[in-house]
Amino acid sequence: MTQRPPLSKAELEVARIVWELKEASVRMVFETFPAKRQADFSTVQTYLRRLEEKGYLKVRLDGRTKIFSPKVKPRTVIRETVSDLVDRLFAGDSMPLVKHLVEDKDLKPAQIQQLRELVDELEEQSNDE
Amino acid sequence: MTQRPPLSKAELEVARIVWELKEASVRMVFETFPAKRQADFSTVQTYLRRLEEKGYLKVRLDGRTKIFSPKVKPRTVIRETVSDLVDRLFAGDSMPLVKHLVEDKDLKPAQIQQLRELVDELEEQSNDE
DNA sequence: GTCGTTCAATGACATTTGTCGTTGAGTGAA
DNA sequence: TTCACTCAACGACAAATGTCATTGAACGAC
Repeated sequence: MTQRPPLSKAELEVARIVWELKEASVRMVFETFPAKRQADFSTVQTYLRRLEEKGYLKVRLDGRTKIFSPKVKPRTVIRETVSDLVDRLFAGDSMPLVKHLVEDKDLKPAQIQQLRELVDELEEQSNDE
Repeated sequence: MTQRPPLSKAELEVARIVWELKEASVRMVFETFPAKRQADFSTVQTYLRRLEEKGYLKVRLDGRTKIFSPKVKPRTVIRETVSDLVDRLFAGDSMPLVKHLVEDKDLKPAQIQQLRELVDELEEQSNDE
């Protein structure tokens, strides 16, 4: 199923920025890049190049500027990435990760509320079936 | 804070197995290794060696057999790893990951129940404060 | 039109990672 | 004691990754 080569950590981050911007030039991604992880313009350029080579992004030209946009749906990439992490870190069981996140990340009340709604929905669904 | 070099994907998986076994020799880890990701005995040995070099595991000798055990607490490694993923994949906001997991992983009723309890606890806590 | 400036495109390279093979020292059975 | 095994220790190496430097083409100011 996964013929695409896996994403490296840095590539993942750059991909996310492209998703966020919908489509973007190297410069735009570079400027959106988190200040903490400082990276050279050329470096970002390389990440984008590789993302395209690996089949995650597609490119069109706007004048002489390359505009990158998602080729694989973000949702798909997220699913694959998270799934891989859960496999390796929790032997495939995702509950521990959910628990970790819920307990450890001190959510704001609004977020807890949101979670409750989610759980409610889930319960309904499992009752229907 | 994080002076330790980051773990590679394969190393992460091996580390998890050691945690699971509490302590283990190369052979034990090798035998516990998921069949899908087939790896040579030597390969597992290398992962363990590197995990020790990086400071994640410690070693003692049982006769002439090395026994590996956690040096850094699993919880810590999990926190760092997940945190890094959330940063890169969701710009630091963990809610989307929680949602993804809850929606996408079709949990069993018992797990949903467990989640509900978690959320209940959280709500209490945030009421107390 | 010429020159310096500004970027995109590419090349390059050290490090890390995934993956084994080989060597040599213990160990137990014959 | 000798042979067959088993491991630990190391070395090796291609591929992937993180990170830049250099090149070369388009652009604006003279």
